[in-house]
Amino acid sequence: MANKNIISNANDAAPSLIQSKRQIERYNLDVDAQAVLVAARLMEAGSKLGHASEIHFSRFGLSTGRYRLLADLEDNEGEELPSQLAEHLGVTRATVTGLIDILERDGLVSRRTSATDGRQRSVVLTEQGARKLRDMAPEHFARLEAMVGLLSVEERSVFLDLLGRVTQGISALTDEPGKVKEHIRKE
Amino acid sequence: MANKNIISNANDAAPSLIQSKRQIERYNLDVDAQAVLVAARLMEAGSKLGHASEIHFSRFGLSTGRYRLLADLEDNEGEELPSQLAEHLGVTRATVTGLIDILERDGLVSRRTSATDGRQRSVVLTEQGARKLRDMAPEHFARLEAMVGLLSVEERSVFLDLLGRVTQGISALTDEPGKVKEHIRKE
DNA sequence: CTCATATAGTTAGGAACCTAACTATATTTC
DNA sequence: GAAATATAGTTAGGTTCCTAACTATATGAG
Repeated sequence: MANKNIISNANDAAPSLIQSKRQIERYNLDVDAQAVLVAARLMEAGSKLGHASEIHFSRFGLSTGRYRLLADLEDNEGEELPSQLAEHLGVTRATVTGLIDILERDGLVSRRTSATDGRQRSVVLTEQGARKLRDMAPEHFARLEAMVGLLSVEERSVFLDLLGRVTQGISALTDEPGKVKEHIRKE
Repeated sequence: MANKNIISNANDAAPSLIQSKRQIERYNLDVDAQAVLVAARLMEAGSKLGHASEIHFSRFGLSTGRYRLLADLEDNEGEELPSQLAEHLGVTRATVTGLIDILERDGLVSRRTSATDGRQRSVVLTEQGARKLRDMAPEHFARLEAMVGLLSVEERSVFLDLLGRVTQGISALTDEPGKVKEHIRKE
């Protein structure tokens, strides 16, 4: 039954302004539909980017988290404590343990127990780990650059500014109930 | 002491331009550091938003995916096929099966076998499901609006435009090797 | 000095989403 | 009309990251 939707976009069902408007009007709420649309689009972009990122790094036998761990190690003279890594990457220590397990199994990092504090086990970037980063750098950064290639230099600045403010606003989703209004901008 | 992890992630290690620059210079690559920064920040924002979103919806006993499924049902007269839901939500049919399982267990949707096609089992929003959406709407949309409250109306338009183009560019991460350059903007 | 407490890392188990394979039904082809 | 093929939904098992509880070591109070 030739069911081929002409607009059968492979996977993007981007939320539309109409959609947001309908959802709001259904309950007679006093909310700006465009604001809701921004939230919906950003959420969609984030999940899409997260997925694409995993595909990207899997080309090199890594995941997003494991790459970020290696890169952070490289930024810190090749040695860090798991707790430092957790803070830098914005994940829990438990997650870091798992990332290290696999990276160590693959020979990209190694664990070393501290002489001064028996609880600490610092993580060291191996020669093989450094080589992995070196080998993937050209393609990795070229792809990142291509990703924002549709924006001019000035537009990138603007985007960074706006994205930064929206990122601040994310806490409105997690704040305790009374606090939500504080995010509204005085106009 | 007191180990207040609650706000510990507020200790944002947002990627900096300096960091991007160093990473690029380490390998003498001809890449725009600002572009890399945009990519890194967007990735961070996406993951942060995803996490905040789960916290937000868990207040109502839902997950992000289950809410989106209910909302999509509501947008479609309260009845849809799992395969349609999968396409609208941008997830696989397998994921939709899992979402429905829980929503059905909680009485928010029900499954109904099709009379015309024995393979199809359409999903119906129950009265309880509709009530859930109605009850959460005011707080839900207020929080979404607050999230972008630091942007003026004009800024939101600009942000939507720029975000749209970056979102298009995401495919640069997943395209086959030769195709990356196509994303570069003619300047 | 000893005991209570804090900290570093790990383990155990859960949630969300994925891919691949499977079951059941429909459609096409000869 | 029967066999081959396609499609809808489900199941099985994997990945990433989470929270909570646990082990081992360090520190501080009496």
